[in-house]
Amino acid sequence: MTEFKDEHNAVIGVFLQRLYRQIIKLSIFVRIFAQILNQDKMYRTHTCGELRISNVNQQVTLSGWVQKTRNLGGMTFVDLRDRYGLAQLAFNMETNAELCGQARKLGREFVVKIEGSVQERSNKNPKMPTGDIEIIVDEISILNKAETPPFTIEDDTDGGDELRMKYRYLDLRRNPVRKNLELRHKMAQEIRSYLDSVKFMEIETPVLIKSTPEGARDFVVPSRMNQSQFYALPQSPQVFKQLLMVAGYDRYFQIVKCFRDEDLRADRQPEFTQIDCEMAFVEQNDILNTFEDLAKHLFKKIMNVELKGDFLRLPYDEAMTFYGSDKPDLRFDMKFVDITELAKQNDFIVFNQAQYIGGICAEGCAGYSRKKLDKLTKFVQKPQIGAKGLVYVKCNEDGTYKSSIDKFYSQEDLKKWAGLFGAKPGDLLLILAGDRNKTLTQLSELRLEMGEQLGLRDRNKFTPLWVVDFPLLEWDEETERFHAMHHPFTSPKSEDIELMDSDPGKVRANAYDLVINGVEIGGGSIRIFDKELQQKMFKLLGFTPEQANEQFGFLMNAFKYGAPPHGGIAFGFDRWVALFAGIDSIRDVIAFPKNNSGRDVMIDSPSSVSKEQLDELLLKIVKKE
RNA sequence: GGUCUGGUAGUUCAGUUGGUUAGAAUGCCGGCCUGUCACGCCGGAGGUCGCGAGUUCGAGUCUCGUCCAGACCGCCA
Repeated sequence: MTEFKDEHNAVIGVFLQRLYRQIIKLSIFVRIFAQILNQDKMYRTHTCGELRISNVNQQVTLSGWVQKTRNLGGMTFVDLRDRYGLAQLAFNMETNAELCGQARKLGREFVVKIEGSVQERSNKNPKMPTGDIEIIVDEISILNKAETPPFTIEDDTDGGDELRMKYRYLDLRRNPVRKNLELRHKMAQEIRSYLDSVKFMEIETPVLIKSTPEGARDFVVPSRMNQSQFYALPQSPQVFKQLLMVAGYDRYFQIVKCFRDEDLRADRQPEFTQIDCEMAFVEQNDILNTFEDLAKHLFKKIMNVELKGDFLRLPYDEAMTFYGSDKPDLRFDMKFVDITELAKQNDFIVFNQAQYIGGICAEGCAGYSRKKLDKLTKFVQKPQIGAKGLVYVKCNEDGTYKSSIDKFYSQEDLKKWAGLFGAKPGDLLLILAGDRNKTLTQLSELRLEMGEQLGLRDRNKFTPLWVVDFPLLEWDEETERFHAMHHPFTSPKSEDIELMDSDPGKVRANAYDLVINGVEIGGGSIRIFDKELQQKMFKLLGFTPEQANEQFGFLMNAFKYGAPPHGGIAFGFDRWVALFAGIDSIRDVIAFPKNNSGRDVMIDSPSSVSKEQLDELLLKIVKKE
């Protein structure tokens, strides 16, 4: 019995001991947890942008950057900033001279923590969200001093682009830049949640891949473990997403960095972000409908713009004929009118010898002065555009016509032209002539310029369209062979397949672009999923079977094992964000962009590497002659 | 690879046919100021005129070269 009792007691003892240990452990956890909580409260109870009149009399702790101090002698005001907004701190010489003195010494961009109470302002500032209140400060601690920044951290900064890029971390503190990044974040979130809701899976694909000669120049990365061999950074995850289709992941997407080693532009960075998508068991219409819905969803959710009806689907041929561009800005009409037949029958040698004569009708511009017309002529004569000259026809209010080539054409002739344009009295016809393709491109520039001058390119108006039926191939004069216009995996239209042998240039592809306001936002195609057809395509592009096998053998192999019909699209995420932000340069929607020469001036890259690094890679730098 | 534009104070810019000590605004420093919020007022400091040649009695200004930045053409399947 005693034995049992002792045993019983021992069990209880052990139990108590264990319980005690557990309680100790728990209390340590609680203490740490409380500390974490307190730590959080230690620096701030609120953010600078959130306090309102309803917070009056609350004791608060705020941390942030000093935006500005205003020293009025007896009083001092300090604007404290974080990414949520500004709060005004108030200091009074009478109530606390020492504290007020401290506040006066705060420099711009000092990081400070303050404690104080929220009070209603006697002088409210309706321009600020927090303009009804201010903080009467009890205590300041300087968490970190700051050197005077090289430019002002304000919406309208005095800093130029170069300086802002060098100190991008300061530039990012500014509202306009922050707003762009917030927009970017919201769009990415919305895209993910929308695509997820329609069963798309985000799958990551590798960044160190294989170089291929097609398309843009690759960024190349030397491999140490595989001497004298190189990876390439992906220009897009193209082949991987097709392999994912073979693998049965029938709806894939990825918001992913892509790399192209080509010269930069305002809308082109060497590393940029795509919304890369691919679907299996679809034809062109399925893709267009799916992503038209995504586009509409984004417009609604992000911009609060309701896009009514289906997007226009404009064949490439028509886009070129009527707008001279595969990415026409359809916020305004101003279609090209071809007057070759009518205008050719004459002595005017420029028109006589032209392959194409056509123009646009600028409504209500008949009153343009000589000076303005000369300026337009200079515009089309710029080397980048390259027109020889510009012919105008003013459709006067009195029904007469005034043209730069009156000598050659009668009023009757000009009237006929105006008829073709559907011009009304008061309108101005602007006409270019020459080689068909070149003239169409030049007219396109002129059309955009006129749209700009007439204020028809409103940033708050959005006119999306699909450009469809792109040519499969493009003849390259330099290499004297066909190039894939989209990429080598794009399928030809089934009704055009027979042309692949007879007239490859005429073959149309199941390829499409999404164009909004003259910006190419995205593009894609239905892919070839038949091994034979793919090989035929490689042959057309001038690959020997060996080359094709070496570069894309893995894809051909995969196609042997049951590839489903598939297709996809990729959107330029940076461009889309810039479009929504109403700006032209994608640099402003990228946190750390590269400059015109592909340099990051903040971290100063690219840079040279050590001799050891080169040796390890068996690389040697040879100076260019 | 090419065309164009620009480089002057910490910053944004002005600077006349080549001519005395290179200016303004803003920022910075100091002083004054009790309701500012683009605070105001007074004062001060601050310059390798991108760099290198050349022309000239004399160059921020003219010429050539070069570097840097931006826009565009080529390039960007």
